[in-house]
Amino acid sequence: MTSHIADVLIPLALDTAYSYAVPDGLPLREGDVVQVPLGTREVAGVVWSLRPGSGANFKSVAGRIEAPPLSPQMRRFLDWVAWYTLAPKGSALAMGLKLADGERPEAVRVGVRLAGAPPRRMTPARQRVVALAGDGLVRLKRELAQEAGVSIGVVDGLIDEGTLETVALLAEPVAESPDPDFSRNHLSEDQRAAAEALAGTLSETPAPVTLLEGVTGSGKTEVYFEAVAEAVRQGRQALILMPEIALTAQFLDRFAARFGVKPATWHSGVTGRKRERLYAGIASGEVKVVAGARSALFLPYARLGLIVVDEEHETAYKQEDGVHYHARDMAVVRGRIENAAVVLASATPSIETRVNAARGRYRHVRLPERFGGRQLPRIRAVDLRREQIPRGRWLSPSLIAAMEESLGQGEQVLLFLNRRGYAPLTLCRACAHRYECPNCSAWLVEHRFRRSLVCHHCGHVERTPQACIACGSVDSLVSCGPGVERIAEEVAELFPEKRGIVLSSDFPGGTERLRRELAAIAAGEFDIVIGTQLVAKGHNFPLMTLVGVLDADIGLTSGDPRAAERTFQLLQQVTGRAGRGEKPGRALVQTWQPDHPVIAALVSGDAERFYREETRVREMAGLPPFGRLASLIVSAAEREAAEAHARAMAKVAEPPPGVTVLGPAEAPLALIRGRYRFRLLVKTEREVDLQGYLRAWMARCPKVRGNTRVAIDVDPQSFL
DNA sequence: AGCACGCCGACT
DNA sequence: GTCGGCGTGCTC
Repeated sequence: MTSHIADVLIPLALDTAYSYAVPDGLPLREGDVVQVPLGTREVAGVVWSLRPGSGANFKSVAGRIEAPPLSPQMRRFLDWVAWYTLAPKGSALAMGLKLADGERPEAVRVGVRLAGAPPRRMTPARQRVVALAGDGLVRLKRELAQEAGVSIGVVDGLIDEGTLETVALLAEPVAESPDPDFSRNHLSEDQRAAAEALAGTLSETPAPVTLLEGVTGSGKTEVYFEAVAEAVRQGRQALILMPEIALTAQFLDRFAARFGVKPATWHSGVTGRKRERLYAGIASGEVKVVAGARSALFLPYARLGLIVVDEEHETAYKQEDGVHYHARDMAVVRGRIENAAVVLASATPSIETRVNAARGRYRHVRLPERFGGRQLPRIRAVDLRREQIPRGRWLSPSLIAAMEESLGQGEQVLLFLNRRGYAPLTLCRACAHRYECPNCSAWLVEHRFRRSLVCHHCGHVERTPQACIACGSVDSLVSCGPGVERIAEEVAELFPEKRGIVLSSDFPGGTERLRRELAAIAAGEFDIVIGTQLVAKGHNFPLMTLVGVLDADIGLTSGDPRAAERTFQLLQQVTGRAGRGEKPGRALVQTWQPDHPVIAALVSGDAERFYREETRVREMAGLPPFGRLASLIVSAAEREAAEAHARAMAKVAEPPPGVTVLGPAEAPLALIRGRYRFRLLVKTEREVDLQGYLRAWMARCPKVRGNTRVAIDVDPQSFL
């Protein structure tokens, strides 16, 4: 006999909680983690709600799992995320529920120390152990044996004799507590005012969202550290979200310099026991500060007081598989639900965040100057129409002259070209055959080091042929256009005695080696760095005084409505790499269109004007942030199936007033994880219930068949 | 996500 | 005959 029914949400792609009978004698509360039968197996789930009832026709809850229960706020947040992203509720739960995979108890750590009289029979091995333990300190059993050069058996023997005694050691803390007053940084007047404004928001109800806008080198990090310190002082937790790549040793060291210890970090690389303990520590409130990638937003914080979203404009915050979400936007909502202050930090805020600040939804705190009176780099456009550059060369005389000057003074130069590989296009001289990807119809990019042609869209790789695959001519292939590898070749010819390095995401040797090389660059072991957008993010190069942008026009011509914004942000960050040390830096920006608004804003340093103009252009086009752009992502193993399905969906739906179906995107299909994928664009006015409409649409669409899947991606926008 | 069920091709 | 491949659908 039972008196209650539990609606249990299971972390699978299910949209409804399933009802189970609660056995008498099993005390359950909403939010508890339970084990329930599902089909033939048992799975873990969370009690989403409890209600009275006999539940005679339901299966019964098998039992409670010893895991931190999910707070009402956490459940509200997950419900909201599922609603907003149009994902099944169970999928949202899956992001927030991390259960121990092994049931095995944590290995007990046993310490030993000297306790009593020497053993009756002394041996050389025993003698060494006793001598070591003579200092009275507690050691791990295994360590003591190792240090003494004996086997564990010898130590065990001494324990049996009573010479040594065992001591239960407390589990190592997952993370040490940061000390908010460990070392106050010296802040400038501006910085102190900004820091006080941010820290003050923690005491407001409801806690507001603040845009912290500061040029590169203005000390944003130090400023938001003060808000973190305030959270810790109040006994609350702070979460610092960052793009995965930015979770560097450099950042952790800066944190440690301010707080005495490194913060707990959470990202996809944190696994196993460590992950479990962190999860538990965060749920208990023991872990005070977490620095993490976007997934850290879904942890069950006990007392969240502050969320910092560092580099809030970063596209890495957008998750594009499974549940589609933008961590920055979800952070704003989580903050509101937990009454935690939110700080969005960036040197180049996204348009939507700017608009929210301009409309008063977010506060706006500015750090207009570099810290320590350092100058912003002088930026100059190099008009490529007026420069004499030989065929097959890409560095203008102006840039070369500037490089000579800087290198001559022992300084570093960064050359930026956002194009991996050797050449973006390969042609046959004899028959004009263009090497294209068999899946995506994108050009294949030559990678000369790897001797292969690579599709940057889907990852397709083929060996660079000796003879043309179309006409058979030998040695007839020509490489058109530059990639970073090709620039490296040119640089080696121009500056043979200088040490150059190419940095791009296909850097050989993985993250570890990349990290080492970045440190080597900072230490001055290279003179010329040639890099893709990888170099724009998060690394300080104190000896870098000159930045050359080789082709500022890349990205301006794409059909993406955010192209201008993205290019502006990228170029502003890259040029900002110049002159972070003592000496002011300068940047030369090679372009074919020096009058383009993006280039003009960059050179004049008038970001405000650019954003105003860009906002106006978007308003006229009816694009976000003034409406919403959603896309249905249709994917299937076969290209035709995906395409046909998207077309069918576009026809079936009859949009309500305020909604425009822009139709299947003309953009080339992308092949991701063996599935063809493309978008069906929907535009709406702000007032329209986009979620309701899209759900209804999906329900009316032809039954999704034949391994076709549909996901929905709501673009970041103003939704508060 | 599993896991069963079912419907087709090649084997002890 | 039946073993097993995968495609489809259900799980309170």
